[in-house]
Amino acid sequence: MMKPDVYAANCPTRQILDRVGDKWAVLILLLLREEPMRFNQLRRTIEGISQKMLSQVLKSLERDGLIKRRAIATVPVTVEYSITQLGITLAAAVDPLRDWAEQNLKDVLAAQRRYDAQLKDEAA
Amino acid sequence: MMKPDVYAANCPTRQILDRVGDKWAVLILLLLREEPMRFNQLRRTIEGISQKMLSQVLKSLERDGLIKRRAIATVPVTVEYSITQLGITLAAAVDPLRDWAEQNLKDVLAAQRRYDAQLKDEAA
DNA sequence: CGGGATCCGCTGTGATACTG
DNA sequence: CAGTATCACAGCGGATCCCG
Repeated sequence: MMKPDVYAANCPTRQILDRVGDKWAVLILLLLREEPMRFNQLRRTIEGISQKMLSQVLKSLERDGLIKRRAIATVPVTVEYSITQLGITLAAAVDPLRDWAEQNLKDVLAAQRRYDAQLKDEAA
Repeated sequence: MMKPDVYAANCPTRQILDRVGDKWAVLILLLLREEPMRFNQLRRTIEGISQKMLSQVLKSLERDGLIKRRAIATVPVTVEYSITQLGITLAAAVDPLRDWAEQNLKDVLAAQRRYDAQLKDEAA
């Protein structure tokens, strides 16, 4: 039932969690699941990401086989990023988390307020 | 079907993803789902975490209402951490991700090797 | 035992400028 | 358009010491 290796240092889960934890990676994955997109298109859609980060994250997602890069020889060059089959399955595994977030954020925020109020009381 | 706010800067999902992405948070959550634990017990089990980080993560997990801290007035003091109901549901949402990791890590690693080999070829 | 406080190095990240 | 290169900086996280 339990999976002990989760608590070791180099378990698969840890590596994937790092990926998912990446501030932008999942965002991009979910975007590309909807439709393929070009570099600046992603940049404009995501809003807040620097072009350095975008380029970096795209590269690492491609390296992991989660997205695919296709350069089209137009002038100027066009590059289209799309999700892979592997990426689609990962995105699917992320969905429960997204649903959880939407359903429970309110409770989390409430807990935070309670905790902070508690601290202020003790300080006084 | 699609949930557009996921791509905005301050969506719930982003906040939860940050939590899940935390290197230690999920690990601790999964541990405490198995059984309540004390501070140094966690420290020894996780191996690699500094006491500063552990204390910090525990505090933020408690603040989010995901775990619960109970101090027992023995000498010396005993403190027991346990998961909350909310924490249990989050852990459940993480399970698909853990399963995905175990099933697909091999593919990811293979993709990385292919990508790296490709780069080396182009360099030559 | 269960932490808090401090110092400090490293790297992740952003801004800017440049290129094919 | 789709990036790369360089620099400069903040903050994360580790190590250490200390306390109730």
